[in-house]
Amino acid sequence: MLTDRQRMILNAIVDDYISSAEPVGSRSISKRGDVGYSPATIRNEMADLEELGYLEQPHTSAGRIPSHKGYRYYVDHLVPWNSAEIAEMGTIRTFFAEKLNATEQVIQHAAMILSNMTNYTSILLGPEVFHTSLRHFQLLPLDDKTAVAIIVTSTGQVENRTVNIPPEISISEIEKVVNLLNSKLKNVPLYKLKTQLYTELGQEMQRHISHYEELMKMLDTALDSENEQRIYLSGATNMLTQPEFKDVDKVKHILDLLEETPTLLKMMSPVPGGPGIQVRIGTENDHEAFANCSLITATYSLDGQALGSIGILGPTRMEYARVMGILGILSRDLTAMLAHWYK
Amino acid sequence: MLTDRQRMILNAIVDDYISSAEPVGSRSISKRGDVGYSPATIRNEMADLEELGYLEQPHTSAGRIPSHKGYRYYVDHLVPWNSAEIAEMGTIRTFFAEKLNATEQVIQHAAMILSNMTNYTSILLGPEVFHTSLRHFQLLPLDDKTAVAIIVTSTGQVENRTVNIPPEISISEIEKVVNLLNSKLKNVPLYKLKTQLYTELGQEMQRHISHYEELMKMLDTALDSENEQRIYLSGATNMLTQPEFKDVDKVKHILDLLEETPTLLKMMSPVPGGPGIQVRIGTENDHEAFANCSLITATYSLDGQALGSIGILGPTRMEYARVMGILGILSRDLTAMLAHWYK
DNA sequence: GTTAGCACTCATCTGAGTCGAGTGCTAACG
DNA sequence: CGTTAGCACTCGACTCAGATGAGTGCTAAC
Repeated sequence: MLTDRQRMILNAIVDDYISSAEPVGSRSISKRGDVGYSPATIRNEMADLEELGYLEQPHTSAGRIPSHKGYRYYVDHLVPWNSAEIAEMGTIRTFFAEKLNATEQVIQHAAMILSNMTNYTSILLGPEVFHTSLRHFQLLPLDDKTAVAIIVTSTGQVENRTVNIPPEISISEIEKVVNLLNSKLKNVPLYKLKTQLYTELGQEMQRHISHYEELMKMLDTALDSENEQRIYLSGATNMLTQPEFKDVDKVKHILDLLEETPTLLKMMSPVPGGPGIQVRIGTENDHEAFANCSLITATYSLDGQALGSIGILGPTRMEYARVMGILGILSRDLTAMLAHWYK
Repeated sequence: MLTDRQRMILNAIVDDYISSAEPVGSRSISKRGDVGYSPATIRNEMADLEELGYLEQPHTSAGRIPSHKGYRYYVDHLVPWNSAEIAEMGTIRTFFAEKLNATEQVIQHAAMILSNMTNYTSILLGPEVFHTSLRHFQLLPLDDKTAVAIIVTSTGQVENRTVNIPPEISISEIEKVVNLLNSKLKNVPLYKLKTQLYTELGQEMQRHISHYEELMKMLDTALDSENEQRIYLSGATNMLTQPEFKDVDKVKHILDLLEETPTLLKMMSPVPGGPGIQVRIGTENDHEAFANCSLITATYSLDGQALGSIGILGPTRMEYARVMGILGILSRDLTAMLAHWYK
């Protein structure tokens, strides 16, 4: 669709604009060593590229900036893959050399590393509990009215929540039920837990246990795995350093969105079967506030099952090549590490 | 030290400036219904107040703004206490009416309520685990090399961490030790846990258990209660709406500090024996970035022991009366609620 | 002690003028 | 025919002078 020369010029413009944040003119492109054409020729091509929708002009007599379509083309066809990878390997690998033993810590730390390395905002989605299975369930009375329910998953994650004990039920009965649950529901995936509770155990419990109703109600809240995924943000303020967000009002909307966990969850939830690294440019994000932002995401997984995702949010004028390289490495390494832990 | 009239004028100026964010002139003070003096008189008094250090002039021929000393005087002597309390009671009480059963949820929710009500940034320090005692300890093997250590405190908080199992130690030995720990260390305050482990159990274990060294090392990391207090932030972006922070660079420094958990911990850690509500104005905060901010904090407690604190960060030009009122009520109610839960 | 009057200060706003980067178009060149 | 030089034109960004007005300090009168 595009000629070689057009591709070359588009590439040059995007590169220039990424590093300068200013509309780039024909002369500055022409002056680059690798471009053997005069400004006039570049201008002609630029006019064509604009007509095709790859470039935009803020106003007549300003240089050109890439349009969303231009960025898209750049990301899909022009990003120099290999070169970027190697440069950052060192930093990432030393990160994994530090011994961290809790998954949560790793994710949190990774978020920081990412935002520091890129100077953008990193958004990490903690491992999803949903698809892991039950390792151990426990109900620990605190006083005569409340108890802590503890769920340990096969990946070693611990969920806990406080529940009220119905006054009619005795401690010994609770113990009986908990033992029953542990023997019958062990290794059942969390998302099947509740249905299995009713189908497999319902009858048996109804026979042996008094106050079936109240007990079930309590277990229901106790096992409510809530599917709560943790979101880790880091470097949100890096947004403020980008010249395109020097206007406080615009950045306010962005940062406000970043405080809304549900929005982030939705944005970051892994697309099943999607490619390894996803790039959403400008309006491809659902939120108007992100019209001038790009979100690059990758997923990490265990046993081929996507567990969570890591992402970088920055201006549309973003160092795509570098960020995509870094995310690629980090997601692969995270996946490898998880596989090693929970083989 | 100040005459009644000076106090009245200082009060009027602070009030005006709080709501307008612009230097206030003599005429606008004079026009207020409750002030019966001409602009010229006000001017004379203002000149005196400036000389005393309570007011400042951004430049000649601008109105006056309160100095830090002025705010301090206002907070210490002029804040209209009672009036503020009643207005907000409704909202806060309905917050407590919602049934939330996990402490963490309550704190997080409270942070949101606070920032929404005040339009400032709220910083909450989660309940300190440090002074609570051990209710239950458990070591749950995940595979042959790793286990999850779970600590349940007397207040129902659950801490967990992953540990490596030394290869020399058998499962049955671990069970023995855990049982021993539960019987001997129950109700021991967390901060005494490690010392008691060595003094009370050291000998006994050394006798019964092989591989004492490795085992102790594992328990040491397992019981490392780490004293990790959770910080909850909400409404950080409200800073951006304040006219004094329309400059991106200034606000960047502030938001950067807000991302540093250790800094926040230090700022928010309760002053033992301090008064119920603390106000730190401008440079009274240790960090230069907060020179134009005020931090108002209150603590909540259990059994007279300060557990955590709640705070509001805003510009020095802050609605002190309202915020102090709200914090006062909320901290009292949190304290009451905790007392009710863990009587 | 209080107030009116007045000269003075100084940040902010406005509009005109200048500058320069960059364009589009036309014509000439190889 | 593709490429390039030349030139008029556009338009945001910057600068500077003048106008505006809110607010002060001081003095003198009430």
